[in-house]
Amino acid sequence: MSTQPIVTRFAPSPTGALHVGGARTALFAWAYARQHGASGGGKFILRIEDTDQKRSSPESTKGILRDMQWLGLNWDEGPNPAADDPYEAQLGEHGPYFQSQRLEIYTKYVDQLIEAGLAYEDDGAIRFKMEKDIAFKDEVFGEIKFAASDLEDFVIRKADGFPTYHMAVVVDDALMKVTHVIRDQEHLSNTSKHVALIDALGFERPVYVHLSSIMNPDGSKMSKRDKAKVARQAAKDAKLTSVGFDDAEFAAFLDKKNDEMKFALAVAEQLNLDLPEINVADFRDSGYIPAALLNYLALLGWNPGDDIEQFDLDFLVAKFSFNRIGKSNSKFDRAKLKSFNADTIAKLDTETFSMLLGQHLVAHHPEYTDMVNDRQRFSMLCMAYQPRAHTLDEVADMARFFIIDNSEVVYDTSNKQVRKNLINSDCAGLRALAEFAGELEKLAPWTGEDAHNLIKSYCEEREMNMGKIAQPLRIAISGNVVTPDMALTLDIMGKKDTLLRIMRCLDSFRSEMEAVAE
RNA sequence: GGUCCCUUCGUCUAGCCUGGUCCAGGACGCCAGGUUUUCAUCCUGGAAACACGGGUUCAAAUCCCGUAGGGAUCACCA
Repeated sequence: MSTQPIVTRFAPSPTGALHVGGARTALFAWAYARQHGASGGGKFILRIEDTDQKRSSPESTKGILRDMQWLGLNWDEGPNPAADDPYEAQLGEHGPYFQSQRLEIYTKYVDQLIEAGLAYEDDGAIRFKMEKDIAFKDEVFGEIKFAASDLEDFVIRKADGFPTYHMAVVVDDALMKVTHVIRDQEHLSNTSKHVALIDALGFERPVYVHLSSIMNPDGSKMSKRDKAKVARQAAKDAKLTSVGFDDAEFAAFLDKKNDEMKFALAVAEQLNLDLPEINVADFRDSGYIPAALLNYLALLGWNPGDDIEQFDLDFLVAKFSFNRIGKSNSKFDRAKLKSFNADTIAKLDTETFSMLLGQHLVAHHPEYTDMVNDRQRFSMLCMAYQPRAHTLDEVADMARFFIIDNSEVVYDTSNKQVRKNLINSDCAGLRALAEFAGELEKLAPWTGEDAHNLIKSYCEEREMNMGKIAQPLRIAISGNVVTPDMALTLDIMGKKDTLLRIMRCLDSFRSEMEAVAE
């Protein structure tokens, strides 16, 4: 048994946003390092693999750092996320942690291979000779073998002087003393190349742990293209031929000639369409809690071996093991994630929920800013929605009737519930509401609890079902039969607006009421 | 197509290594009932799977072989 400290790494390429598949890989690598904690020398490295000069961007790098931090997957070595320029400020003694800053290092090893006769020039690029059978062990997939006859020489340095992924990953993992390579299974076949390079360079082979892929419900690989796909279909269904700019390019988009995100977003905006969440940032914007996302992600391909499904990171760190990682691909089930998120939200302490919801609303639904700043009302709003929200964002929709102007409440007579509770049976609901409004008006001081009790006693006295008052009242206030708990609803609404909305509701059905009176 | 890998309820999975305790357990979703003045929550119950075909064995979800289906890779992308 080797006593060297456990070192894992997550090595994204900054060619786009961090997506959930990457997040899961990072989570497992992080968890394994943390399991071997500081006392055991466990370390988690974040390395940026920006050897693709064309597609890498600083924006992507920053996005990845931000998303990793949001998830709470902190790293011991890598770009310093607190610094203004993470390319300059880096943590750890094996840096730099951007491959684009390590060019001389790779050159040295490439030269070493050339001198040893193991690599050769080919049109300006350098290729490594694959001559031997390769066998290696993977902690998930077991013993993997490749015959030399099936292997081809491959490029280790591009004509532009940059190393290829294969060269850079091998050199960096060795120099950064990475002991466990945890990555997506798309690299399982590539590992033959890496093992050959490692042996040729005289490095020590790390432990390999390949993770199966995360797929869409239809079995296709989950990717950012899915957004374009959904937007394109919606645009076709709606016969949308322009989004107001770059018409020719948009036509190409519709024709599947490109997957430009700007068009996907524009279509979503115009058609009021929800694009599928793919990236970590998408889930954050949709109001998911990191703990819930991580918990769900951990369960995609790993499980603790008993029937426990909902757990926190401490539990994951304590229980995580490679031999409980599954081999088959798994489909991403948003319904289950949503359920986990709802449970996570419900279990948050009220201050945390209030803070998270407030931040989310202000950031994504600024029309809620006044509400959020009204501490008393907002704390009641939180009480009302914490037990019923599946996501933070959902609250913005459900609670909208609280913040709109009284004149904006719509009484839609085509809605069956509205007719049933207000108009049917000779406007029974409206008449009850009109009568009850007089009682409500007398209530002072106004509290939701008292107003609620008033409904109760009023109905009891008349031996009527509470719904006879409560439902028309809900509609008068919100335009809909669905609201949170009546007492809280009335508290948040306040006496003045409650009464104004009742009057407005009665007014808007005046002709119907008069028809009955005659 | 070559190579490598995978295959249990609709989905995520437990069980498989160390065959019998599995007419296959849990979770999400779904259906039904209950609680709730509404919706959501919550509670109770239900339908729902060992890809297929051969072996081995007294006995196979579990071991072996084949077939089918799926994924990855075969880039001077990672």
